[in-house]
Amino acid sequence: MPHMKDKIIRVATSLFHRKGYFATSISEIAGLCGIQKASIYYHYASKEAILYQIHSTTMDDLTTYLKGNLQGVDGIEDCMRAAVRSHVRFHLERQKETFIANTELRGLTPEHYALIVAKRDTYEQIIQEIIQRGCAAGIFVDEDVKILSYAILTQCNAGAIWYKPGGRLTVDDIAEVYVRFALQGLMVR
Amino acid sequence: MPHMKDKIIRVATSLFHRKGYFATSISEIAGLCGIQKASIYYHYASKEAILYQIHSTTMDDLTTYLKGNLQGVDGIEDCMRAAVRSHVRFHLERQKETFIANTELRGLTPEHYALIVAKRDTYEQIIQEIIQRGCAAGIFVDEDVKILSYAILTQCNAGAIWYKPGGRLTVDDIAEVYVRFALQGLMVR
DNA sequence: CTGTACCTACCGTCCGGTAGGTAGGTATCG
DNA sequence: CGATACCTACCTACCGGACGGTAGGTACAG
Repeated sequence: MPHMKDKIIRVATSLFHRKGYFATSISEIAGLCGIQKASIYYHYASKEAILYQIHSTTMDDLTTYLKGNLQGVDGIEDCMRAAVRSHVRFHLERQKETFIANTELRGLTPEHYALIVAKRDTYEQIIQEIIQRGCAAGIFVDEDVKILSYAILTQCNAGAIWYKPGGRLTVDDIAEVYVRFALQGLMVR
Repeated sequence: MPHMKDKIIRVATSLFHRKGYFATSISEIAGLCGIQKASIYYHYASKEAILYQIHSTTMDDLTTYLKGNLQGVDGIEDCMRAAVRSHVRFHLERQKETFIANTELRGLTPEHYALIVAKRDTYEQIIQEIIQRGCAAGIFVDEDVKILSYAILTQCNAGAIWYKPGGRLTVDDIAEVYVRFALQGLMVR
């Protein structure tokens, strides 16, 4: 809610995305916020606290978004479609945050790292449970569930790397390509 | 060939993989090599030169490996299988280097960056040409070739993140899972 | 008169990189 | 053969600068 606290996150997100966490300095963030370096420490206890905040809210939002998109969806196949669609859309719409969430884990303290990994596990378990049910029901291929889930999630993450807003394809176009490709790979013939 | 020059690369690869390029210091590399910081500069002109060397040889080896694995393979489907298998195996066997190659582009100078991106494009074009031929022949699904290629390559890269040598599955096991999954997603029914 | 949101000025540390030196091996040449 | 020159592979000592972070102060709002 406070204006500057949000602005710091937005600016830091942009810089961490473009240059990386360790290559970004506090004074650089402050400069783009129009304040002095020391003023950052009024809002956040440390540089790592900013990174953790980005990780934490991104993972929470990602999981909330998935749960919302699965609400009221019936059938294993449709659940899987909804899950992939949700995953891709979120990654394209929140490109910078998800990129940071995927690449800047090493900047976290061990305690924060553990918390974020726990959040990620929660998310992955929702996906893996759907795949598991599909495999058990015999409609999905009989492969290692973890490998399948990582393969699907990661291929969608790729979108967040090359996607340029306002390009040739819309978010929905891309999401549907990934939904078709993932489901085609998953369903038994 | 010289002993220490190689050792620096090996140590740097390990550190860049574990901590990231910017979070790794020259003195840390030197310490693990058993020499003084200044001696690093006898072998390499700068920290970035070490990173570039890792990127460069990794990309060259990756492309050479792919070309070797495609040698004498006939048929679009078999080419694609061989390509995916090659890609996965290389990424699992050279886990650290490929991880760096995928995540530490930002540490390169603009000139070196351009050279590495060019190498990567060359590699991707080989894969994309196979997919293109498959699509044209009507045996692969009619989707955007670039998206398909990125999806397949990226999902395989994922292996390099979670794979632990000596674990439950061998490199070949994993490679075959990815080959089946990718081909299943690619082939029309 | 208290809390908020900032400021200036500064701290110690570590960084990438450089200067200059040296031990020991090897090649060149009278 | 010995003397000289040079090269390789390292060393110690240092530099300027940037970093994350802190101390202490201030303008202003309620």
